Amino acid sequence: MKDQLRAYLDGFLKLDGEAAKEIDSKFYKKQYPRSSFLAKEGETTKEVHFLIKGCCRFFHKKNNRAVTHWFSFENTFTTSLRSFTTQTPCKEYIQAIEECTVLSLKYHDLMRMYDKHKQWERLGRLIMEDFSRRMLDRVTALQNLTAKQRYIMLLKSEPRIIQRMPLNLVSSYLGISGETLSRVRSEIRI
Amino acid sequence: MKDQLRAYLDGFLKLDGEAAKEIDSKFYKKQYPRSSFLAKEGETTKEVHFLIKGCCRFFHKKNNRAVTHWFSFENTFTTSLRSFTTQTPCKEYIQAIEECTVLSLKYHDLMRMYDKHKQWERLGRLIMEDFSRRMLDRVTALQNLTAKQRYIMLLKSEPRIIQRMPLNLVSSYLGISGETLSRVRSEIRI
DNA sequence: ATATTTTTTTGACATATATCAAAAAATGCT
DNA sequence: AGCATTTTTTGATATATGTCAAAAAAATAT
Repeated sequence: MKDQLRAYLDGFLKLDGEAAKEIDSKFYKKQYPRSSFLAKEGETTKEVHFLIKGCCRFFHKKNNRAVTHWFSFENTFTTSLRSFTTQTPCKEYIQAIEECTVLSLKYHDLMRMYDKHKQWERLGRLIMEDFSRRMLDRVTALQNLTAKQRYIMLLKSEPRIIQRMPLNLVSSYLGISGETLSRVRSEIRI
Repeated sequence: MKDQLRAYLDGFLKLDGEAAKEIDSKFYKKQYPRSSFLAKEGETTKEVHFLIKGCCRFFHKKNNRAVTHWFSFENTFTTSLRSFTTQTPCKEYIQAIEECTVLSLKYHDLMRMYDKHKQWERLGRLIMEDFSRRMLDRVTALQNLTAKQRYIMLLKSEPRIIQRMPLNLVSSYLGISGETLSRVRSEIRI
């Protein structure tokens, strides 16, 4: 299980020596049942989770409706970025859509790892760079595509979302209504 | 001029010792006339610029039209993030809207600074974290707001954009047509 | 398996926004 | 300052998408 995390991190930077040992000593396994919450509005996020198995949706409340703004799947870090990095109360919810197995790391442990090991500091930077690049793509997609174009783009770039997430969450993520997405989808199937 | 950069970086982390000296030795002043390009599609971005004075628009071509997806102003780093961080050909254009004075830093110098100084590595991480948080906000704004709501939100969060950028660029950035933004604006002024 | 709940689909209609065109205003240039 | 160019505004119309409602299908729990 830790191997899965190691393989992911290796994609950014190969850790060695003491820095590599932190994986064994600081990450610990946790289980979240289906529909349970990894983060809730108002609570300050004290851990970052590496998703070993399962998937999550990120949403916030807007006029009493849930708006889905992100998904996470196996082999990604899952946390409320703002709450975790700034240690302030969370503005969003993270909910397990399938049962989740995660490797968790405490904020203070990560900060200590950043202090102790240059390699972790770099890993943090590289992962944030990667995240930023993907967010840029998402902004571009949301900005100037029609409902159908957004769906097709998502189908290509993130098929897992469409395969494993219910339609109403996908439509919210795309910023379109469930009815419209349903129609788009039937059009495309023909 | 370097003081302006120092003040900005201090907001993230106070550099000292050898790390602080890099500001003097590695950043150099450059001038971009109005309408000139800091980055062009196809070219690999070899520098990151800290904007001392002026402002820029980021855009990409889509069906032969320019779609504006970002703006930068004084006291921000300006570069094509993907091209610079991955050293691959740029997919976008960065254009000076007002004449720009920048402090530039070469990719290879930055990499050497990351290698030599833990402080710079951390600075890089913190700046990327900050960027990521702002991108998350932008995604949320694009996802579920009407034209008028987007404009009002931008007015609050980034008044400089509305004050210093022509309407047609702002509308493109908001993902709405120039005509619609013009109408929204006249509605709000009443 | 059956019942209950949730999600998806379909239809009718309302509305926001895009598009096209032309006039008006603003801006940049020499 | 005055001319040329670009940007913004305004109007008419088309279109995509949202909303509400109800039926159909699928998923979940007992």
